[in-house]
Amino acid sequence: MATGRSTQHNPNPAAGTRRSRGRGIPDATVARLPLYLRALTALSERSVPTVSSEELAAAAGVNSAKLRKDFSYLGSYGTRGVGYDVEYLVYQISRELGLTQDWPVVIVGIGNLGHALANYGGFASRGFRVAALLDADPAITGNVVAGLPVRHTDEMEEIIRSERVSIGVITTPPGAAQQVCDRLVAAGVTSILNFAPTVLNVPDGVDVRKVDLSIELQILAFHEQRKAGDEYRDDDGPTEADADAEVPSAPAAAVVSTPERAVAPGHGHGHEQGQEYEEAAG
Amino acid sequence: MATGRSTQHNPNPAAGTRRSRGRGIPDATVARLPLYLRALTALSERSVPTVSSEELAAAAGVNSAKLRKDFSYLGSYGTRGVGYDVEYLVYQISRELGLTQDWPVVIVGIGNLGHALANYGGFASRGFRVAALLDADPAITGNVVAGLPVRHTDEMEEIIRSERVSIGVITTPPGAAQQVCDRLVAAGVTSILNFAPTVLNVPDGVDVRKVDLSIELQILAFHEQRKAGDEYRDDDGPTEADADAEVPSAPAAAVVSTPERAVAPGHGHGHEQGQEYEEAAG
DNA sequence: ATGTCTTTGTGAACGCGTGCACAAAGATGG
DNA sequence: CCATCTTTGTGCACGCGTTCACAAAGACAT
Repeated sequence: MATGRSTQHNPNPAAGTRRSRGRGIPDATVARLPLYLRALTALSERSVPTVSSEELAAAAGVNSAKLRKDFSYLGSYGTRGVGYDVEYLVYQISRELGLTQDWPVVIVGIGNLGHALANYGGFASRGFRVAALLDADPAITGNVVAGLPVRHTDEMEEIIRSERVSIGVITTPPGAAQQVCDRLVAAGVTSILNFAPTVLNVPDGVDVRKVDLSIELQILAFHEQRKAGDEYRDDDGPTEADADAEVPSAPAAAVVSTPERAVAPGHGHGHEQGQEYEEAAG
Repeated sequence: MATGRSTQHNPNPAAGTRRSRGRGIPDATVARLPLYLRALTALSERSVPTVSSEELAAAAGVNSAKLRKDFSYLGSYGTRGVGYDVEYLVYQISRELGLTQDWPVVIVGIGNLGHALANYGGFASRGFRVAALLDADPAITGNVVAGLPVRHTDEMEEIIRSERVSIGVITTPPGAAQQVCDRLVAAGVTSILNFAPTVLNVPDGVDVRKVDLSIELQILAFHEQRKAGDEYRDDDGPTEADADAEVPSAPAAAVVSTPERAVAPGHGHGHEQGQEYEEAAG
């Protein structure tokens, strides 16, 4: 998933030393801990005292062996023959994720998405406190969103320092993202959640996670196309059967159903749809 | 990423056969294609004719060797000594992702997030057409959002069939997500983008990708905590013993219940804090 | 206590993804 | 045409993540 890897994604080693030494928890495991926590919280609310790896895995949508291995990185919190104590595990995972402390965050860019995030209950319920909403547009500043006044980005540095904000959320249009990012980092933010469809450059020691709504849809479209193509494919015919066996010879092998206009002819932008790719946001 | 995301994510094997046969493109590569496409589109708009793997990799935020390997799965579209033809590559990637065709989507749950997505420019600009906005709340249906009327979920099946919708986006509260999912699938949807913090159960052949905003923040919090704790240079300690590694930070007030039973046998230290987690959702 | 049953925790094998490093391919200049 | 330079395409090795399968550990009944 998300990514992310990201996907598990662009986790720069940060701080040099490999996280393998000591009590390093694999990134893939860390990414799943919130899933377990959510499932455990639901069990806790139903006053379920203990849960087996099999049950919890099903609730979290993962393999039970994977779940047990994940938990083994945290320590041995289970009881053989019984399972895991729900409340205890909730606490341990919360602590491991750092959710037992308060994390003030700022959201920059109060457009549609920023507005939605400000109202998102999933933040406040997990120790994340919205310290401020920021926007550069004077037409927006002053408005009250989710009970908070939208403040001007001029106040960014002051707010970050006084509130000791270390996490920033960027929901600005892509053109403004890098600049906002730079200011956040300069003011002391060391973790950024980026919703703008842009690659952010940050110094070492700063973590960036990105969420791109359109990328997820594009990945779905790929699989969807592949599914549809299993029935009948108007373009792209030759495949299967041969790919693994012999490829090396003809370079054209991969260019199977190349459209008439092979190489970027004088056709302006080569999209059938006539759709212009624009980085609109907000 | 996660996603990675993916997330890295939760790529359920789906459809039995491994995608490795034939012209299978690795999942990790598919997840990056949209990134390349975005960077290429930007170059295209600046009328840049060709680009080297090094340049494009920098623009996309990845390693150049990785980029070349990714492209090698699509075929040999580059020219040695020169680089890649921008327009041609834009077309090839678009085609591979299935973006050269029209993808009608429905968005179910027009709360804050659904509202934001309906207005999100990144969808329409890539071949995704919002066929309908749906909500179960009579107070919301009828409203016009992003130029489209919000229709009642009673019309879901009809719309999906008549518009041939195969992709659905769920932005409902978690309690309604599974039910909505079931109806979507029954009506013919085979790809789902789920924003509700719930594990969706779907039959084989249906792809689900999830985006959980709070999970991303929790992952950031983990790394942030680790950064703060690095001052201690804590070296391995097989387990417990360091449970209350209090970080020198602001007094976090979020402290509630202390379930007594929580202490599992064999673990000497208790936990002094507990936090109530609720699945609130916009 | 002892035996049986359940479930954890983990060693080991495997597969995927990543990145290095280099040969091949083509451009370019003389 | 030959030499040189640039950049692609990829073989290979390595490390991470996943999964299997099973021994160890504890609960529970007798």
